[in-house]
Amino acid sequence: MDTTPKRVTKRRGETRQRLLDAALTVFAEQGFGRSTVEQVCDRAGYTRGAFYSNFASLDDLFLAMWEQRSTELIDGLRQALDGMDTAKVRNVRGVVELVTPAVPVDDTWYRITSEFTAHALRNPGLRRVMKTREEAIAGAITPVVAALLRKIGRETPDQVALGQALVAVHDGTAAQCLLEPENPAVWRRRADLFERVLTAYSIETGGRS
Amino acid sequence: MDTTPKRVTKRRGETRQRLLDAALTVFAEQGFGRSTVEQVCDRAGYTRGAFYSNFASLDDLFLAMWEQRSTELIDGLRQALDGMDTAKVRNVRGVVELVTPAVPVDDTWYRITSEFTAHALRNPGLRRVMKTREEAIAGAITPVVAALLRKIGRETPDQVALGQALVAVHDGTAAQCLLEPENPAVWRRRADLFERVLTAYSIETGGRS
DNA sequence: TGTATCCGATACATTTTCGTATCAGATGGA
DNA sequence: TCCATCTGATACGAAAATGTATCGGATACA
Repeated sequence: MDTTPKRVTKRRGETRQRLLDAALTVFAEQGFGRSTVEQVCDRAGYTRGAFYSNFASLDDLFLAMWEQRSTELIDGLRQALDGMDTAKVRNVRGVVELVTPAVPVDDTWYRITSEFTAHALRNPGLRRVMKTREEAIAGAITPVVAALLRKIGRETPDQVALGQALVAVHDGTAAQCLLEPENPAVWRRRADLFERVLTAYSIETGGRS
Repeated sequence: MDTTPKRVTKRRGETRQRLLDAALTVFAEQGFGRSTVEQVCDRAGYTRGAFYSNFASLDDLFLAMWEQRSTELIDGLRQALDGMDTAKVRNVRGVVELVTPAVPVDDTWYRITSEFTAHALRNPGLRRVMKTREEAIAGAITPVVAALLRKIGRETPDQVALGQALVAVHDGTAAQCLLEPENPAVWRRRADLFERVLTAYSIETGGRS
């Protein structure tokens, strides 16, 4: 029941992490709702005893796993944006092509996020968690995008609005792309939409390139 | 196992429908994965015997329910679009304000669609179902929107692209609005994004109003 | 090295769920 | 009205999942 140990050992951390990793795989394959404690334990190479020593329930594990992955994802995002070569950007399309690869469209993660969203809509407590994470994502991307736009002579009057728009477009188009991954037209239209949104949310000021 | 009756009676249709209705409620409340045959039967006022006489499994029911609701939703959409008063539309914002109410943002339905999406990503056979439905939605809305835009002097060069964009924006912003339903700013930015997208995908031709 | 503490495997009791088989009653065509 | 057919409640067995209790072995710290 109580999963907080008095003395934290190295082993415990490893066990916990393996269970978190197994959860991602199992939930993606079976869906969270259809997954069981035992399936996660089997995949991780442990037994239920280890599980209940580390987590209170499947729900508990789901939340912990989702938060950890989200944090990692945002960290990776920041890193990718930091290490970008911004020299070659000359127009809005260039901004899209530079930034898009930093925000991967991942099948596994999308499945899990879909279910977590449904889960959060049912549990008011989780809504705040999702909202916070969305703000973190927008907060990481928007300043970088705005800076790039400025480099090509465009100002962004309302960064918050742009952030919300980018997240919405990303989520909405990701579903379309994953449902038809082999259709390049869908991916092209996605990039197109990003380009038009960036253009629509910024103003040509004719500043230096 | 075989759920096709030799003679179709009125009663059977009613039973089937009540089970379909109950499924919507139960799946929305508990999530599809955590729902059981018995919960659906209880809600519908039947026992498991009736269930297995009408459906092969929970999966079967989920698909049937989703397809029925989707069809109804699209029919309702067509009707709403047909019965619109298009006289007062003078600009792009007017188009948004006229069309938006026809596509409701529904909490219950969104939960179910999220889970169905995850389910479809796992089940290649269901992808086609989702894709077909998305095309039907885009196919219902896009011509109407394009006609409205023409009325205010704007042409739409690529209706397919606009359709995909509208669906993506709708889905993406719906999640944001449902996670923060009491925040009017989120809804306002949603309408804003629609307006900018419509503007970006159409060209001013200066035609008659 | 000693030992207090923690970790996690095993076993178990309980509860839930599933799908089928059965059968009394309802239904609707002749 | 009659009766072949369909409908759906009940009962049942098998399987799966949950959470707990126990206990040998591992680990951290003095």
